[in-house]
Amino acid sequence: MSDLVARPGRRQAGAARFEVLVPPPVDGSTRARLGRLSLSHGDVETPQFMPVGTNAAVKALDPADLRTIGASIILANTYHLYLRPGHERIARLGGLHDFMAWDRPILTDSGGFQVVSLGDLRVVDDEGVVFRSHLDGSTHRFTPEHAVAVQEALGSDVAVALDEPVPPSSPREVVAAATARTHRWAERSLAAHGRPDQALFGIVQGGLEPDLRAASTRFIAGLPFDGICLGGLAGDETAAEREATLDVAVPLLADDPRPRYLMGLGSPADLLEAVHRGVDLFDSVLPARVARNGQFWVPGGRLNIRNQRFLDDPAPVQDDCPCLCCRTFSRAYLAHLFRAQELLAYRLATCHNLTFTLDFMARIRAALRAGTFPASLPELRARAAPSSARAAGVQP
RNA sequence: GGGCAGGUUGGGCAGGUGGUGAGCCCAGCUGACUGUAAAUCAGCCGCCGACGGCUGUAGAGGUUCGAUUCCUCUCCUGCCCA
Repeated sequence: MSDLVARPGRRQAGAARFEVLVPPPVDGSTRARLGRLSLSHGDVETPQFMPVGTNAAVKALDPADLRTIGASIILANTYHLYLRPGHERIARLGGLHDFMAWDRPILTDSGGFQVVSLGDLRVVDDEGVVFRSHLDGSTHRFTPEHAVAVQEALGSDVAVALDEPVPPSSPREVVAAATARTHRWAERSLAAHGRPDQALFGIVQGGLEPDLRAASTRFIAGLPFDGICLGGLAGDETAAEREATLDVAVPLLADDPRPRYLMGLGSPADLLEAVHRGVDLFDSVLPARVARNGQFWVPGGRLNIRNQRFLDDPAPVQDDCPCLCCRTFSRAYLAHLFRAQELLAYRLATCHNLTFTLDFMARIRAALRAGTFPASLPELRARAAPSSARAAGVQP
């Protein structure tokens, strides 16, 4: 199995080690695999979901909550922490882990996503991105080298190369240009990176165009990154388009010893299909955000806790859920908390949806470990909260 | 018993002193949210065969070409005086 471990002589051996514990079956019925990613602050079992803590905090939760819900790795954001409180300040205070009192692995996103999410607050050229701060309007130039330097200062377990994502529906020439730029930035990121206890992941772009996606996958996989991110998805594409794109990219990585990380994917139904197509790592704001907006994920569906009918409902959100919320409180209480805008509502809801998501991933891993994965797809699909109608490609 | 002020679509209001009241906030309902400028946003929220119609300003009458507006009576609410 040594050929599945990061190649010796790689830029920084030891910062990340990925082992495939249960490879996909040879019959090709699924590309799903069980793995373990070893990082400076601990091991991550894959397939795995990473809760997002953009500002060095998973909104509404503290590190004890994160441990309780079973988070083994979380995300933080380079751009946001650079702006506030500043990466140098965090470095002076002992690094990101000490700063936020989280001693398990952290992956920092490069700020590439802000290239799209901040809309008209940025200008991109070959050198990098100029952001106009959403906080105070000041301008900041982000280059691949700068993004690496900020992440080295933060001290995350995994840094990510700066990229230029574009909406999946963008015209081909827009996708092609952004993908080419992402490739140049990938090489510059590798050249700039030197922190030996930190892994560096590169990002594949290529939109939904099969040839562009394939070429980008080959290009990024040809560079000595520690992991391969699939970017530019989880946007405005349909689930079918996303899955077709995975069917283009992942087979090209079949013999690659590194973890595959689909950036931004979050609904259980979407996660399951991506795992089936060979993805190891995920992150998304979705479970936490919809939780704060009053939507609770339960087996086979979802509850909008603000619906009037829950005001008199003494049952827990989900009978067999081990989370703080379901163990302790009724739907009626939660319906009240949301109406009263009590802060506890957001913590409980976030605990529940992240517990649901992480438990769902654990069920997938259990099936992989037991060798029952492709067979258990119907059962897992039934449990997954359904995607939105738009994401499923259903016409309104 | 007398006086004053009121009664607007589930609740709370705005407006309207003779010439088009379906406007706001709650509440409610439905969507959306996917590498977080999001504890947010959008739509609906009197009735109907619904790109358009109809009804509606406590109730009943009256004056008027026309009444939410003016007059009369009744009911209801609040305050003050007995």
